[in-house]
Amino acid sequence: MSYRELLLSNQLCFLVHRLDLGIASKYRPALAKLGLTYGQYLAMLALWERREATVSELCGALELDTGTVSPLVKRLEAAGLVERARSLIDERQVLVRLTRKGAALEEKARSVPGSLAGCLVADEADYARIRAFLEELLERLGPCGPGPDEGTNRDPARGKRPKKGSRI
Amino acid sequence: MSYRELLLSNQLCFLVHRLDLGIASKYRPALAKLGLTYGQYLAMLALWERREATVSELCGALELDTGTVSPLVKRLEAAGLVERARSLIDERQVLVRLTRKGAALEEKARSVPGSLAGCLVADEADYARIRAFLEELLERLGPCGPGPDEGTNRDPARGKRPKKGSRI
DNA sequence: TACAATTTAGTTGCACACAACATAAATGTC
DNA sequence: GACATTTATGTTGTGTGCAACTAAATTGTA
Repeated sequence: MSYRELLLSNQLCFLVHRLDLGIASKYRPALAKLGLTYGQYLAMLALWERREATVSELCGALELDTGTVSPLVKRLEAAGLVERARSLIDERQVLVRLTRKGAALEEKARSVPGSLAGCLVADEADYARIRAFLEELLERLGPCGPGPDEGTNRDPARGKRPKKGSRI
Repeated sequence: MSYRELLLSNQLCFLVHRLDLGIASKYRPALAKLGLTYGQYLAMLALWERREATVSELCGALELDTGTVSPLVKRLEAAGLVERARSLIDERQVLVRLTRKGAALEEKARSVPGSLAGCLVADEADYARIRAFLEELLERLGPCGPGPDEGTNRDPARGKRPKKGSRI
């Protein structure tokens, strides 16, 4: 039963964790040239596919919660890569749109995946094999998004949001 | 060349990232009962194998840098799970030792890996297959620890450490 | 023995990630 | 229409992780 023993090196979770951090670390130099962090890069990937998305669509695409995505989008906005604007249809929604600069960044980012693929993936068949493997593991893990958010509301005076019509 | 396209869902890095976060999220409820976070759990795994380690040994085992491990160990100390003491041989080193409470926690933690293995791993052969696969990916990625730390020293008055002989 | 270089550990600043909370807008129900 | 409920987004607090820096102790070297 080696896989139930408490040895760090036996833990698949630790291998995955190292892999995640290792990949991020490999990407970092290339992304730094684009002025992006790893998380911002993933968000931009989602946006380059869409040109526009609500915050919750981004949360869904990235499998992250609003507590992560909200400030992330704000930083992308501060970097001039996206604009935020309240939907006219539904004032609760905030539409995140690529700016010209954000859209233009896609071209410069095209070389990024290749740099990692070069050391991690031998060829297209190898890529397919690895991808299928990782997707199988994710499938087995099942739905595991951020926990529920019951919201009992106790401390009045937090999480304020501008009123209807006000600037974001 | 699908693996060089900029589609989020095509990125192996994103699959690994989701897997890492997903696993951490699966572990969280079980670890919360032990009063541990995911990172603290990994550190405790390393310590249960050793009973004692220097901070840099922990950094090596966890493949993290001192900026992560130092505060992590401090929180373990605050939780009463470890003690820190400067080595008498080499006063630069800080020895991290399990307290009785920290050592005792190992028993309660034995059921933790199984809870995840239950959904992720079918049997011992399956575990071996997944482990070999992940280790191959890590091998391909190559050494990728935290970047270098040249240390040019510009802003005097930071990162202070107690003098020789003083309490930690 | 002086003193430069290295090693060990720590801090600060920033970004990510989640739990737990908040408001505002939209929707459902009577 | 008044009301509770739900949905969408946001903030705060805490922990993780790295880059860049720091002090103190040790080691290397002239």
